[in-house]
Amino acid sequence: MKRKITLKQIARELDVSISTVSKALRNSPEIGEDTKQKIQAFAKLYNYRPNNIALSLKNRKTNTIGIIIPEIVHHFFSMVISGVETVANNRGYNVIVGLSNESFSKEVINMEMLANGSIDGFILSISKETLQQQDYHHFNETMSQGMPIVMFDRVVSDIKCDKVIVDDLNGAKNAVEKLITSGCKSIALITTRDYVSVGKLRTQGYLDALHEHKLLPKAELILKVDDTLDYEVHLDALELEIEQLFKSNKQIDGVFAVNELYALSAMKVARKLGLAIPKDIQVIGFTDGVLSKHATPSLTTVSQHAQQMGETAANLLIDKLEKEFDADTEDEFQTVVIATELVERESTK
Amino acid sequence: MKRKITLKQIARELDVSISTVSKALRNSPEIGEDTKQKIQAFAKLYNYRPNNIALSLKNRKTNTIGIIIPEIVHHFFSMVISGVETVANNRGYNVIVGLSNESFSKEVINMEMLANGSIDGFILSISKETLQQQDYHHFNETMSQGMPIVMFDRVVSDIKCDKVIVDDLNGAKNAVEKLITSGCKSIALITTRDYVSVGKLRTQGYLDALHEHKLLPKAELILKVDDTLDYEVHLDALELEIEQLFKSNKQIDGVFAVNELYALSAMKVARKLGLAIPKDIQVIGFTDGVLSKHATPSLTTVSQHAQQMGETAANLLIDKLEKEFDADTEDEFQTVVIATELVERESTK
DNA sequence: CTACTCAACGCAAACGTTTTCGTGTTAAAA
DNA sequence: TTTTAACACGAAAACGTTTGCGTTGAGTAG
Repeated sequence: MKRKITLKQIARELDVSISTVSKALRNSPEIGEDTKQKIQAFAKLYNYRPNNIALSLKNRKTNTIGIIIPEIVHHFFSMVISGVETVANNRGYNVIVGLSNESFSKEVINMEMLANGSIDGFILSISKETLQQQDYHHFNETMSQGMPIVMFDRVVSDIKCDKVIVDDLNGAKNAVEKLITSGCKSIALITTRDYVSVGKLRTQGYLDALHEHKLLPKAELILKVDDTLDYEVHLDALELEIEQLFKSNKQIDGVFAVNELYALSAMKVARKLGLAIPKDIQVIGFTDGVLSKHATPSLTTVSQHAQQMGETAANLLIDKLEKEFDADTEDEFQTVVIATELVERESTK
Repeated sequence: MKRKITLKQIARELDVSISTVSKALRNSPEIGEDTKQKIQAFAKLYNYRPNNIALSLKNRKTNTIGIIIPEIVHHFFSMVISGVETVANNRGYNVIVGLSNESFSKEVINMEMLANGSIDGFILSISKETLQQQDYHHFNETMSQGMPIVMFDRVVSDIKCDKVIVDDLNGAKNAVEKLITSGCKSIALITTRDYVSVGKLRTQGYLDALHEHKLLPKAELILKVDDTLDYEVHLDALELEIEQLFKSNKQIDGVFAVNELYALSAMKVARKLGLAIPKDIQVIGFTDGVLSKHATPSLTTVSQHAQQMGETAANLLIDKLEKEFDADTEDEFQTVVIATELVERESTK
């Protein structure tokens, strides 16, 4: 088991200096043709590659970006990573991932672990717990040490940094308008509590659409689910709530849900109650994931273009990393809004 | 925007030597109590953290592991990453991910990008293209340079390294046996071409189960899907094939599919043909993902315990990394087999 | 008064690069 | 023949750590 070969070893072997080897391999005109040939041949033979760590130390640049997300077993977030990875790789960067598991402390630990020289910048989406506690000191500390941050999806206006968000409000509004123009008169909303900004915005979009079409919002049609429970395991509880909603509001002929799972549960309950989809009741969800596509009937959704979000975030970050060098025109942050798209499938007319 | 503070800066500021600072911060008895206090206080004030890159270079150890997978927008693989991440974090390691997108060249590029000092070891699952071409030189080269590799799920016996696999054969066998004991007489198999080892093993399990129960395997009941096409986009083609299968073999009363998507498609086609599930036809899939759980009817599947696979792989790798140090008892590789579990849901009796 | 022992600290090497600035040799110009 | 310039290469610093060992000074024993 031989270790990787270094400049020093090549130098010793060929009886030249380390600097000569380095220059020869970088094709410097300083080195004579024959020595160059000899060294390059030797290096190729032994498959020499410069040690990345040494380069990082010398250049004070790791060419690695860190991405911190609440969870990875999740269609949306894995799509974002995929986008980040693609762009990062194309531009010569590696991606190191950290999972916060929606926990504040894990988010902090993860960031500290990476902020000590391991990466050049962060891409992240804030954990639920952090959003609840509204404690953002770790973000500000990181940035004050010269490490740029790009936030996506779950952002917060208190923090000055680049952001990539989806147009939650208009996405929701369009979806509800689609329901209205498809003939729905009584549209229910299944959403989460308000501390996650995206939930709030989607609710607002729902209200806006109703308002513009002279429909009166009714509190009893809005189901606010407590999403601190993990509904992947407590599905029945969720379905029970929805069943209550449907039973006490028989006039409901449309449902807008702020995520896939809620929408699917709504369809399931509807079917159980003997309601045909989309004839009796139409359903639209947010987040265009694998569930929507393969459900029966397949679910009309608001697509967030997650992959594109990841790509945009990565480009934003790398642009900043590579520009920062010459210009010192800092503190100009942009917020990119990714348009949503209504993907129509079988759950709407 | 201040840079991160270094030992040198502290030393200059406090008018001591760099080594004194270093020792004081590591609480060396060599340093006098009062100087220690002073230095530690100063360091805490400025939030000093040792630069990871410098440590990596000095210790020739990055405390980072690389994981290379075919795709990340995939329930199974993201579960594995999740497991790897958890263990890695607990043991003080970071995780850097690379995506091969099922491409041989991207796999090679990714590995070369990371093998030059960025990481201490690999966890990976081989891409389809690599499996087809059977070109494994990059794995062997990497290992010959002293970088350990742990493979999971998609492995190949030609390569000597630690492996974590699921018990595909028995998983499939148990599933088919379940169908048999539930009354199925004519069981179809929907699988992939054989070059992916797991497909082959699952097919073998199917055959074994039939054999043990004195059922004759019939070639016309085995559908080998060409999975070089991306069936996420060519779903209709897949469904067409399945429909042909069902129509020309009306006696089929059970289906075993080697993944979720095939199973779901089978259910969809069955419903279209007016077959009730599980009354007329029972279905079992492999891979316990989100689709199986939320399908209607929900799908009985063979769970692979992906998270546990990731955890096992990470522990295996880190064990090797940390043992290698004292003992030089190398070339003893183990293969851990993760047992499968049949998760019974509504698609079987 | 000398010699010796500690305590407390600094020096320097090492990890693997890149790059600036010499320095020596040779050949061409004066 | 002397000056000069081009050429080919080496020495050393720097990135930020850790650590073995050397050095200093004071105090103590002889």
